[in-house]
Amino acid sequence: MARLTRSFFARGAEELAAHLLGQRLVRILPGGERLAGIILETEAYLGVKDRAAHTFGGRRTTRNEAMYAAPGTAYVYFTYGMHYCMNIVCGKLDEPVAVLVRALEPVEGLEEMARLRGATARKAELAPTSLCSGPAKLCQALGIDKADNMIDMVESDALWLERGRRVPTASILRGARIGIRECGEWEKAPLRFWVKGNPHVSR
DNA sequence: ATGACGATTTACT
DNA sequence: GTAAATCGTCATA
Repeated sequence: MARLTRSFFARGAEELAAHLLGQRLVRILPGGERLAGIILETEAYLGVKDRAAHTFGGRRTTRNEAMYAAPGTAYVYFTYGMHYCMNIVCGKLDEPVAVLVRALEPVEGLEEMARLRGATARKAELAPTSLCSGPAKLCQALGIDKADNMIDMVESDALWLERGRRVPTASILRGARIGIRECGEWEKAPLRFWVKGNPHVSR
């Protein structure tokens, strides 16, 4: 394994969002089982200036505190009363920028992922392409919740990244972020990145 | 103390 | 396509 170190995360959100594609997200469950998926879709959140970001205007609250932590920190938040989403903090310490992980191609522990997904989404189709094709889906499939907020993915033995496949620049597409509303120009900014033609991408 | 709402997912018309 | 599910967080009072 070639685990990604602090320096990998210490850069701007747009750049990290692109470079995260193809990397392997590894999760060790409390019981010890190893799950993993290849990152295929991300979104960059540009912090203070980005109207769509939780830290727009320098907002700093209990919820978004992780975004001010060291690059490589996990920012996991709860939304819609039932879902968790995971971000990887980047930039510099105290610079509240991060990248939302939106989709994975599951590659290790698929059965366990299906079990974790099925626990609440009983009727959902649990085909591989439905396991991690969305920010809340992948958190559920990997058993990620508020207990994982603020984890340092550079040092943690429960959640980290390993160097994965190389994704050719020509296979990376970008477009407007999903689920952003009433954010003016930021609504259209092409800050969503995904691997062209991959069936595991959301929507 | 209260109310509005969300970086979503799923089911249903 | 539209709507429901469901509750912690945040802004306002």
